[in-house]
Amino acid sequence: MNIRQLLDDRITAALHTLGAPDTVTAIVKPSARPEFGDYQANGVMAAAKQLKTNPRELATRLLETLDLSDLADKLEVAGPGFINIHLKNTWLSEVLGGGRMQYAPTEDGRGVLHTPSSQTIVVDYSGPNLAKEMHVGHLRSTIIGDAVARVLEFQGHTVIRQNHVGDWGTQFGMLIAHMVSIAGQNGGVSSVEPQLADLETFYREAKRRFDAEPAFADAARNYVVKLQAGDAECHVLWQQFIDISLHHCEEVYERLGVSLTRADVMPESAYNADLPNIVSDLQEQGLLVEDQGAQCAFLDEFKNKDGSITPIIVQKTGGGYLYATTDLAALRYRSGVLNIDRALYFTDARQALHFQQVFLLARKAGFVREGVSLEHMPFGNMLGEDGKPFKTRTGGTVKLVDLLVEAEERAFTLVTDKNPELADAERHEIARTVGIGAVKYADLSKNRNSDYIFNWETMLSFEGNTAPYLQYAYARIKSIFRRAGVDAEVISSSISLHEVAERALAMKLLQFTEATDSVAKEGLPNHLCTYLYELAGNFMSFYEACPILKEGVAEEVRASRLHLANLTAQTLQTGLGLLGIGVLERM
RNA sequence: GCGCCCGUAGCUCAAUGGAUAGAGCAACGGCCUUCUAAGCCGUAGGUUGCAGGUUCGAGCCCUGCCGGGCGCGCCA
Repeated sequence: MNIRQLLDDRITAALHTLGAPDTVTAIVKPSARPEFGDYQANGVMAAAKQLKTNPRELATRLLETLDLSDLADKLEVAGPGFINIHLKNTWLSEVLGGGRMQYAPTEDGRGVLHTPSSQTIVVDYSGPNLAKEMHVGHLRSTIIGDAVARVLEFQGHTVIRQNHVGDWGTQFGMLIAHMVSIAGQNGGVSSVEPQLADLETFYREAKRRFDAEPAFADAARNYVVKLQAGDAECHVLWQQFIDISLHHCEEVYERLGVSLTRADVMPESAYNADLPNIVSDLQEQGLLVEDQGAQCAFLDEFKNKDGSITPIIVQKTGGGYLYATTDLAALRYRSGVLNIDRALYFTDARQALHFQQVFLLARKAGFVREGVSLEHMPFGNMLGEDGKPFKTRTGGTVKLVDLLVEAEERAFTLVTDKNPELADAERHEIARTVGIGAVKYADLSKNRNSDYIFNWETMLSFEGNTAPYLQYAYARIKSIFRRAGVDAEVISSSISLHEVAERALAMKLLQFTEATDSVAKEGLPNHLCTYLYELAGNFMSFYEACPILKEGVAEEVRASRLHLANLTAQTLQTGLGLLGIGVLERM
């Protein structure tokens, strides 16, 4: 259940019985201030405008029509025509305590909704270039896309992860040439493998030789041609390189706690065979013209003020294909074969124009069924503390694995400082969960559209809106249950809400699916982060104000508060799980 | 030149066309013989870049400026 949706549906229906047009809705939102109740309906003013009537009068009439007595104990007209809704404590307790929560926690912490939705949705994310090792530039796509994929799955959608890795292109000729050269020197292909352990260095060395040695450059170009012509020997080398590079990626995913597997990999090269068909199909439909030797689509929608049109090039002079061609093939595959309702692309904002072009061209060409929603979910850059792109001190790219190692090391230092009595192994375990969680949460908690400044101190400070704060709230609850000697799984007592802090916590608990709905719709995981931070904050206040195990607490009150605490732990675990972040029994 | 994104407290960031723009950090002041003080409670901090407009109502929508970032025919 989504309370906001429930109220919106019922009040909207009431507005319509009063003659409001179909376009008018109740516009129910959580109240801006406590004195305005739990929720407020803002739609009456707009409805009154349409009906050419007085808003306060319409609001009053609405309250006469509307019966929310099962869940609200007070409805009032306020200001120019707001309706403030005060929900009943008894109803809140009943829904929370009676096992009518909106979702059920699962063992892996991912949870599942009781009333699942059922779209088929492609989530395209991560997509590293396999020629090199993953670097910090891949972090945002990987973790934001993963969080959204998990949320959609939680809602009951069929999610098809697509890791559109870059495994094709001219740079592989260079890499193969370098492999062959090393194998020739040391005897055998197997001798290359150790050097591929550090892909970054391998790539740099190949590039250096490509630029410095004309013979090497010729060999590299020759290998590109052979590879694209389907030469078997060349293909084996390429496959070997790809396997090792993918293995590197999987190590990073594992370390990051990202749900991508080998089965989700749908590389660029998978569309190779279809690329000529894409071009010929576009040609048949008259969508292409040859311009300076290249096959281009000029769509009026991309006409500039000066009358020129930014073209979409689908085939280079000389016959080569580009990423627009591959993306068109991918769109056709996703629509036609995967039969999707929706596709979400998590790539950086610089590709906005590219996706606008490709989406529109795919629709015009009929590559995508009508009704399929294509959504580019852009994100900004990760910046260093100087506000410039995140780099090493010497100006190089930061390997993603190095960043994660540093996060764990920093977290280990903090944990050791705080809890030196814990065993070394447990401190390492905590450091992993806290360190990785901190990095992911720092990113996920920001609105993805803008650039953000990466800062170790802020994300690991354990204060404010950070992963450690949420993990700490969870650990505190687990500590209560250990101390109480109560099995959290068997709690089922009724909930009573007397204290302000109890009620605020209960209300927040009931709003979980409002947050996940928003993430699913907008692809903005920071909405879930904000929710969890507020939930943890409500719990911390409750924890201070409402003793649970202390002397003098009545048995029913204790049971009720334990129940609230347990629901909070479940919600934190599920919510963090949806963000791909773990929880700890102790920290 | 054209196009897209961003300008919110000293700093880092929120805010679905709704009422008095919110957090955290930093600053200042309280709270541990009592369930983990990695916490809680409070004070202070704003002409939402500027100027118009639409609207009953604008940080949000429209127009024009200013500032920053990024794109714009054969990389992805």
